[in-house]
Amino acid sequence: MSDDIPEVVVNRLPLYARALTRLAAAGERVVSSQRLGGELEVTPAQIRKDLSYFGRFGTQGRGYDVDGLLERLRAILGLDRRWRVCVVGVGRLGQAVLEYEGFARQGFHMTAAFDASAAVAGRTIRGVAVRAMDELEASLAREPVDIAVVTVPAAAAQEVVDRLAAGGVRAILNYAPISAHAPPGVVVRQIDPVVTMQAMTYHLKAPDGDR
Amino acid sequence: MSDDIPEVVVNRLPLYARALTRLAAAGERVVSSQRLGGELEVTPAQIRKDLSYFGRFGTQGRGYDVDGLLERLRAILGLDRRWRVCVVGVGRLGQAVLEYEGFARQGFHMTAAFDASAAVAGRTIRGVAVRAMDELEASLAREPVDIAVVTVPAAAAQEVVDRLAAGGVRAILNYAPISAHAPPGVVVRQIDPVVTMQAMTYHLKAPDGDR
DNA sequence: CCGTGTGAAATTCTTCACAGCT
DNA sequence: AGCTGTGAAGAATTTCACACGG
Repeated sequence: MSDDIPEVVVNRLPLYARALTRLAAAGERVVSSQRLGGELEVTPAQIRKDLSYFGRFGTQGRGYDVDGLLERLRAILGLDRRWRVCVVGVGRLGQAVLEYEGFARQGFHMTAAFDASAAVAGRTIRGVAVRAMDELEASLAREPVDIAVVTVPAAAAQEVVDRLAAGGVRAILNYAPISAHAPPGVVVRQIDPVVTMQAMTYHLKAPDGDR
Repeated sequence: MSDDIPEVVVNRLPLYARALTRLAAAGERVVSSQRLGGELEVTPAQIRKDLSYFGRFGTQGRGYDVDGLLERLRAILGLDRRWRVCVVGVGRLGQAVLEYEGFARQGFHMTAAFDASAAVAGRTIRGVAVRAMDELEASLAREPVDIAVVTVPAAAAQEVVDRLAAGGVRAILNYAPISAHAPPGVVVRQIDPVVTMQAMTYHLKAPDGDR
């Protein structure tokens, strides 16, 4: 229902949703921006402003209905759907991704997997058949996926991203340590623990309590 | 050697370093901000501005010496040192972290690992002995680490972060799906593929090429 | 001429502060 | 009395544009 929502805002919404899920599980019915912000180390004003991009979900004087806001956020983010996910590259990391229950629990269902190695292709992991890389396009045409997780070596990653984008995949979560390029309309996000650590060490150089 | 460098800037430096590493390996001697920006989808002005926080590394009319700039960035980020890393939580993900060569290749050496399960504690993975959780404090006192990777279940994560911080660990890379709190002076970064995916689905709701 | 380094302008994002509803 | 929703102020970040050096 709208657009030019800042990307930073969209990126915070899943955190709000997760905190609300926890509050709901703890039996909380109502939460203020103050309280929610405390959990997440985000200012109350930030939360209210973020939510205001999408509508008015709170009750003045009371706060937000936990279940109600959670449901709204899930709808906004598209978490009330089932998403089909494929994994490309079934090495150690790819296997861990395939076997991680946290994705399915949030509606991300692994429906296909691909690997270049003959040793791996043909196996079945958590009920997902691992196919050879050259079956990628045919498989995507037959059974489309919404999101691809790329866990191939760096040298192969850009080509995989190109093939996935050409095959109609609209979101790619890339674990390979490259800055992947993708055509417009394809959302790419990077997961890169080494780069994240490298930014942390900048702060460790300082003798002690930096800041 | 200075301060209040914006965090966004620090977070981009490892990407510059990585691109330079690749260029150096490809035999490139000199690179312009234009070219480097092309690789990374960052504007040339952004790169020049970022670097200008730390000094003047380029040559007008030519660009940057690839090796020279890389060395400077590595020094700025502290990548010219060896960092001691421990892993807390040796489940599937923790094992993958212990066994991933990408960390050691960048100077992040796994020197200790901890797990609450008796089935895992006592084993040795890639030369790293897995200790019981209650040995954490004693181990850190005996052999300090600079950085901890937290790969325990969500319910245990905050307590682990507290104990690590109390034990003198100054940087924590948290894979558990919680917003971890840490005392000032302790740098915490989050790796959360589910949250990342959840932000991507926001863009997938739109019928097609959404921007 | 080409490309850096950088003030200044433009833009984006966050915080303030308060009117208004409950 | 408490807390949302939101314009407006303020801060942070990015981009512009150009003087200057190679």
